[in-house]
Amino acid sequence: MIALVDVNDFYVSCERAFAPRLEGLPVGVLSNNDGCVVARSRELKALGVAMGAPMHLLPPAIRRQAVLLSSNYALYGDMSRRVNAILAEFSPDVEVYSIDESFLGFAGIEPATLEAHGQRLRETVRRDTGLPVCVGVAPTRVLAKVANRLAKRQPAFEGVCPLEADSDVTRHVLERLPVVELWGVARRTGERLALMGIDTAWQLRQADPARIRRAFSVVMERLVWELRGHPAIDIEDLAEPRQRILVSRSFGRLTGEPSDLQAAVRQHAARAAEKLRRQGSLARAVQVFLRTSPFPVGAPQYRNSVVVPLARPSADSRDLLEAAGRGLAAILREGYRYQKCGVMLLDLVSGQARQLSLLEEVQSETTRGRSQRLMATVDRLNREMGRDTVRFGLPRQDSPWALRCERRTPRYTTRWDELMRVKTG
DNA sequence: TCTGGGGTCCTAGGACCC
DNA sequence: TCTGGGGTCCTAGGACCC
Repeated sequence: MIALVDVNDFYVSCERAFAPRLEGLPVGVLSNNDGCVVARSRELKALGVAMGAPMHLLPPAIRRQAVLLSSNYALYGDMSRRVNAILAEFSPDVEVYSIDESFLGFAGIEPATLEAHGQRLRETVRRDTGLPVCVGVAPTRVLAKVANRLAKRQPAFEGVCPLEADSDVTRHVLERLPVVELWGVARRTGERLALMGIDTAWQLRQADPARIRRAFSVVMERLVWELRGHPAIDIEDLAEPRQRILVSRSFGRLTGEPSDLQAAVRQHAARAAEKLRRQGSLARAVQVFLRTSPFPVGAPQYRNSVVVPLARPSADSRDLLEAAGRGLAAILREGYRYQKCGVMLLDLVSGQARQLSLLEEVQSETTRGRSQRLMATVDRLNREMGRDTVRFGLPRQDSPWALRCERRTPRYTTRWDELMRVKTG
C-alpha cells in the first residue's frame, strides 16, 4: 500500500503555526509580486475567492475582510523539511512529491492497523510542527490521491482514509468523482473524454486501456491501470538531479529599458548557476526568454526565446552569464514594455561523469580547478553571509524589476534577526 | 498600477541520412 | 518528364502538476 500525506492548505497553515491569531480568519497567501492568491484558508474559499485570483481584482469587501500575506518561501521550505523528517520515522520509503505532499511506502503494515498508523502519523506531525495533515492510503498513487481527498473532505474519516482497489466503497466513490478531478486530468483532456462519453472516474476505469492510449497517450492509459489498482506510475526519485533549471520572474512593473533587462537576466543566470552547482551538474546550453504582458489590450506584444550552446559544459557563473547576455542581446527588441524574462539551463550533465570533448581538453586542469574553487568560494560566502554578498556585476538600487512583497511575515525558522524583531517589537 | 514560478512527460513534425 | 521511402534524432509546444 501507498500513503499520500498532504498538509492542509500548506502555506496558510505555516503562517498560522506561528500566528495563532490567524486561526478562524479568512487567510490567503499571495504569489510573487503579491500578484495572485495561491493558497487559501477554508474561510477564504468560503468567501468565493478562487485559486489564482488576481489580487487587484478582488472585491474591496473581501480585501478588507481577508488577511492577505506575501509568500514566505524560506519559512515554507523549512517547514516542509521538518514534516518530511517526521515522515521518515513512519516509513523507510518517502518520496517527496512537492513542497506539501509526500508518498510513503506502507508495505508490510497490517491492513487492520493502517488506520491507527495513519492517525499516529497525523498526531506526531501536528504536535511537532503545528501543521494539520491528511493521509490517504491505497494500492496505487492515483487511488491514494482519491483517498486523500476523501480524508480531507469527509469529517467522518478524521483525516485518514484507506481505500481498497475493489470494494463497494471504492466504486461508490469513483462513480461520484468527476473525471476532471482526477490527478492528471485537467480541462483539455476532460473535454475530449466527455466527447467519448466518459465523465466520471469510474467510467474511465472501465474504459479499454488500448483505446484510451490510442485516443490520448500512454499517460492516460497508465491512469486507467492505476484506477483499477495496478501500479503504473513511477515517481521520479527526487534525489535525482533536475534535467532543467529555470529562474524567471515577472517585473515589479513593466520596463522597456535594456539595462533593466540585462540586470535581471544576469541575476537570474547567477541564481540558476547556484542551483546548478548545488546539484553538482554542468550545463551545455543556456536559454533566455522574455515577453511582454498579455493583459493590456492593444499594447504591442512580443515574446521570444533563444538557446545559446556553450563551448564546453560549465557551471561557472561567468560562462553562464556571458552566454545569457549574448542570448538576451539576440532577442531584445526596443519599443516594448516587458513583463517577464527568465534563464533556463539545459542539457545538464553530471559534473563527475562528464565526457571530455576535444574542445574541453584544451582547457587545462589548472583553469578548471581554479574555476571550481572560485565558484565554491562564492557559493559559501553567499550561503554564510547572506544572499548577494558576492555577485557578478553592479547592484542597482530600487530597480523597477525588484519584487514587491509588502506583506511578508517574518522568516521565523531561518532568520534569528526577524524572530527577535517579533519578540521585542 | 497591480495577473506566479518551477518543474515533468509526451508527441508531432522537421531535419537529416541512406 | 519523371522527383522515394523509411528510420532516427532533435526540438517546440501542449498538457499537466503543485
